[in-house]
Amino acid sequence: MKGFDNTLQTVRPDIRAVAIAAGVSVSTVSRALNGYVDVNAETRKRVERAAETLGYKPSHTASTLRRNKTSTVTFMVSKPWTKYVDPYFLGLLDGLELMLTAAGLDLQVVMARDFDCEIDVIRNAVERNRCDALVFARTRPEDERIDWLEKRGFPFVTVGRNNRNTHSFVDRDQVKVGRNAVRRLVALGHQRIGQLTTPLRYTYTHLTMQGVREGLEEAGLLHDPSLDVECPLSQKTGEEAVTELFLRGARPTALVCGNDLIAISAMDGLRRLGLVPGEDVALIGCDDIPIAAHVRPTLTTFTIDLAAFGIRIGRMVQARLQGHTTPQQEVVEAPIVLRQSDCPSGQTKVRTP
Amino acid sequence: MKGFDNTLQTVRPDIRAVAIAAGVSVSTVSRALNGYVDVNAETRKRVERAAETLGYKPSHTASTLRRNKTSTVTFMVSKPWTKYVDPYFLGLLDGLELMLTAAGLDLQVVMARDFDCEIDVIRNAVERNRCDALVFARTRPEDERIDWLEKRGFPFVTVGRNNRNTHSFVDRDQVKVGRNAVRRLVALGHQRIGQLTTPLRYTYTHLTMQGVREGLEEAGLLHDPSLDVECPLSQKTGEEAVTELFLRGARPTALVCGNDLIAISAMDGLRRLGLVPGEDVALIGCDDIPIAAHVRPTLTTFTIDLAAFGIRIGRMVQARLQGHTTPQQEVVEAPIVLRQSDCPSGQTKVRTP
DNA sequence: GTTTTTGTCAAAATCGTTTCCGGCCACACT
DNA sequence: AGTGTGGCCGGAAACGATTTTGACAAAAAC
Repeated sequence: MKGFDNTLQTVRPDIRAVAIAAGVSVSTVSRALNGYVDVNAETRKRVERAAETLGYKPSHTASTLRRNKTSTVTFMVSKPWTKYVDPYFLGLLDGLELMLTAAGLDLQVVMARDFDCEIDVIRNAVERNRCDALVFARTRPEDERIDWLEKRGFPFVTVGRNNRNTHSFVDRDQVKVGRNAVRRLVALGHQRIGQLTTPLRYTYTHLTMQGVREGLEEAGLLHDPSLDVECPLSQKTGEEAVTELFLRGARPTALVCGNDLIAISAMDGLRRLGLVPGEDVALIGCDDIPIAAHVRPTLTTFTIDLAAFGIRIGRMVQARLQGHTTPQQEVVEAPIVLRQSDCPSGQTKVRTP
Repeated sequence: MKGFDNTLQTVRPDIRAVAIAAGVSVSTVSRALNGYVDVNAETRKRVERAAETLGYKPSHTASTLRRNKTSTVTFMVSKPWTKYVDPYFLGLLDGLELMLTAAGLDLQVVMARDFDCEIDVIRNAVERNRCDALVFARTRPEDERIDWLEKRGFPFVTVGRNNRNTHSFVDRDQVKVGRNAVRRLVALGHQRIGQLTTPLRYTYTHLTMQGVREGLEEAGLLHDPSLDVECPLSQKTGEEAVTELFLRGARPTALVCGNDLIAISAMDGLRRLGLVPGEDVALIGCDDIPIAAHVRPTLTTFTIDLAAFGIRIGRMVQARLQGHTTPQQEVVEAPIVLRQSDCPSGQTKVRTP
């Protein structure tokens, strides 16, 4: 009874098994199945039938080893942030996956536990040959991930820029987001416009702030830095920021928020201070996450077609993998979606908190 | 000039390179680095130093091929849904990743574009040897994924049950969720309690409904199916459901919602009908997504420690990979979080919509 | 002094593909 | 008849690791 195999697990058929079944050599099977030309149409059909009936699927591992190509693209998400801003990533992955699978590439998502291990995750993926290209977001002005990958000549595409921009990226026009937010608020009569910004380590934060400054300048207003607060990417982020802002005496009538969650939690903060968001203080968010239309007041924000965004990324990745070395760069505009949270100025009834 | 390599790409060091640098054979390097005992302490140190200075990382592909173990666990998410219910998945992945990396396993996430390709994604992962174990959620009473994997004897863990439950799974106690929701509402004086359920194809939907029925029975109330509506997993889901419900004349004073997004969008629907959510109609959600505390009225819902959930899954996966074949099954309780959206009955001022 | 054991390592086989190289055959062209 | 020329296919060498086998000393046992 020894050696008796009681598992139901059937052995995965070899390329050798196919070769025997089709009565040809292993190399012919490989050529036939991979669409090479120098194989007789008749033979190819025989091989295909044999592979079909045996249920043969080539071992991805073996072919990766031999070809030195994994046919997979890795998307790195940075976990602690995604919990709150995830719809952004997921919409993007939607488009990216569509594009890549159409091109015969696998999309694989890996997570970086925290800030410091981002580079480790990337190094691991590259050095251990786990993918042919990388995609990641949340870029910083000085981004060691970009530096490292550029130095190694490894294909990658980012969502967002750094301060050099010698690589392929897709990004929103954050400057315009900032400028248009201010324009809208100025048109509504606001003069004291503050910012609840995303973390300053990210490039897009700076671009948005630059846009805000430009908008203010354009309107002949002075940028008052005491109206700005940097918000971490946590859940109570806007609430705490707005509390700090008002308790220290700064009294903006409008707030440009770095993302929707900041804006939404800022609403809570305002209410705690006895102010009515969307009446006493105008708010504009950014990203148009699904929930933005469902909070009260509904959130005025900047939207973007994330799936299309993902598809752009996919195209860039493909270009990279096909050997195109000149970096492609696209900056797409994010239109504003007007809802309730922005409101005319002048209604502000300042009460003591 | 031909053959000149102008890339900066440095060649990845071989195990052979390490062997030469350390002055030993390839096999010794392998044994030394993999912690085998029959290698001299002195030699091992020399090998480790050589590997270190060369920056040697064993090729994951090659070792996978030889060992026939990938050391990766695949989590399959079903994309069209995740866009709206994603915080649930991401919290879970957080814990799972923590567990697996601690055990030296890679976590990889793949997406299924739609319903039909879920099984294909799984077959692909398994048949092409891309992972050692699978994890997925959104199980159904008759789940062909589970059937297929069980038949093949491939290790997997699910989030949620099917109708057989002969495999390893982790799940919330959905029956208790339903029952406790009703208990709470009954305690608040409600008699006409309706349900906005998640799609009926999922097991957890049925379990929740069973709990609701049990709760009603317990309170001596009759279950009125005309107060129930099945909601798809889209963004306007609850809004449409509640509109349908009230327009066809059903007038529940309280709604048990299958998830938070259903509840939140149902609030919009109620408002459109001239009703005040949390005053005219009580609402209870499920999942406690981050935004639940930020909508108005804040949402009473059932919470769960997703990271802990993920860790449980990780442990089960590990057990599976270590050859334990008896299925492990855990059902964890989800405590209710009381906020504003549930309210006493009897305030209902029915207006014509 | 011979045999056995033990510790340490090298050689070679192996995993499942792909791809290079060369061979065979049929056919056409001198 | 001899020489190319394609078309088609098989053999064998990779790819980079792991694991088995066995060799060779030194130490221990008889």
